Amino acid sequence: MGNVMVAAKARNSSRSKEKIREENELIILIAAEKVFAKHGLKGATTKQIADMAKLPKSNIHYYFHTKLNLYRYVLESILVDWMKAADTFDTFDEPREAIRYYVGAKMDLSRTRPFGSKVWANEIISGAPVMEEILSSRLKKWVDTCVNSINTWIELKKIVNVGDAHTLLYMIWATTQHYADFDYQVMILNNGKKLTESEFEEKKQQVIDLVLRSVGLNP
Amino acid sequence: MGNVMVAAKARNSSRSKEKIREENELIILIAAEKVFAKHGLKGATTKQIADMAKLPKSNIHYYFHTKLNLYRYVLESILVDWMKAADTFDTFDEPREAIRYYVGAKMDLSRTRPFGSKVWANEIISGAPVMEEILSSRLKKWVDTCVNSINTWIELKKIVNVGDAHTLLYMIWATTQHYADFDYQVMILNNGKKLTESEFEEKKQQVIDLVLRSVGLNP
DNA sequence: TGATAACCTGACTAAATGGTCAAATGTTTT
DNA sequence: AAAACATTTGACCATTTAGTCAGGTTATCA
Repeated sequence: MGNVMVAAKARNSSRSKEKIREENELIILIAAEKVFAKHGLKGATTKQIADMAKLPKSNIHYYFHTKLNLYRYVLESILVDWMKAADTFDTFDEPREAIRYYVGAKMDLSRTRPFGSKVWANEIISGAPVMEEILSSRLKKWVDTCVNSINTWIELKKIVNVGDAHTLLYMIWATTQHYADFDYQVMILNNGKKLTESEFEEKKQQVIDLVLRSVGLNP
Repeated sequence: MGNVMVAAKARNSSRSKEKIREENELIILIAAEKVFAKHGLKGATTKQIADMAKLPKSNIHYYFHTKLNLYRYVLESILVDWMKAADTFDTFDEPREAIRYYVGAKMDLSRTRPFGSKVWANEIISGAPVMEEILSSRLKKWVDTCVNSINTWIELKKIVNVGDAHTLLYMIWATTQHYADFDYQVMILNNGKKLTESEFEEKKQQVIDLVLRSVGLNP
């Protein structure tokens, strides 16, 4: 299905046809992300996605054929964003800056793309039946290099010995994603009001400070 | 439905009838917890629950009438366990002990009742349509007293000023529940092997230490 | 302009699903 | 023992759902 878009790069590109597909796929993808976030793969219906996208149901099937296929596209699309934030982790020498940047970036993603985080949460909670492959290849690889960075910092006494580096990583993931996945609970416990932009920035800083102190760094 | 069990406390209680109901309800509850954990309220089917419980589907409806009703029972049953761990938070004067105990208890629950944690995660991710009430009353109340404890510790300079006490609480919840909700991911990143009992104890201690340091306490 | 190919969608279908029910079986009480 | 009540379950039903398809519209390009 991806090669269709590539092939569409005709020369005398008269926009319309190409653009129609591009736009509709995006509209459907955005709608699907919301519905999958709320109901998971099994619970979501193509009708709900169609309604959310304000398109007839057949249109969804026309562009993505099956629900499972659409689901995969949604997950992949989110992963792209996640990886962008992740890839900078080992570009910093100092743990303080690396953590500050990475935690900050993950918090930002929780704010700007909460539905994506939820879709992945659902997928993993239900045993990653669809994305098993990706977890044990792409993610595993990234985590391994990340663990190496952390272990190096520990050896160089730049941070406290946290034992297993995974534990630290999980704390960062879990805490930052909590603000996306459990945003409804966060709202309720914030007296029923959504966090404002500036409140969120405040929490972001607090999370960064908590993480820094947890590895023995003074913020 | 609850009053049925109460009413069943006849005198010459000839066990069987009473026991049958007790046992079957438990069997169904356990099966339902697993299926709801994996697929959420909408995604789970009564057939799946019946198969998991090794009972005919009609039997599930006989005891719990509707799927939604069964779902509520499952959520409530989990909440009982959660609250037990939670209620001791303000019985400790020293933050070090309180945190050690609470984080430890939550980690234990993630190990012993991972499905329960997942069901709640699903419920909240999907906007808590069923348990809204409980969140904004029972949970809110507990959180408020908990926040007070933390704020007192801050005033007494027993811990570092973390800003908003909620942020600390979320970090504890998110990190401990990560080991239940994302157990599948944890397994994959542990080279495909489930954490052993002793490995888990190790992680538990690491999480406790991370949290303690994050509020400026030396473990 | 006309042929071709992509887009669009209402109407349809086969399968799955939550829930009902009546009849059968088992237990308790009088 | 037999009336009264609880449990069990296969058969059934109305509704929902993913996916199909035929026939229509619109864009592209020679």
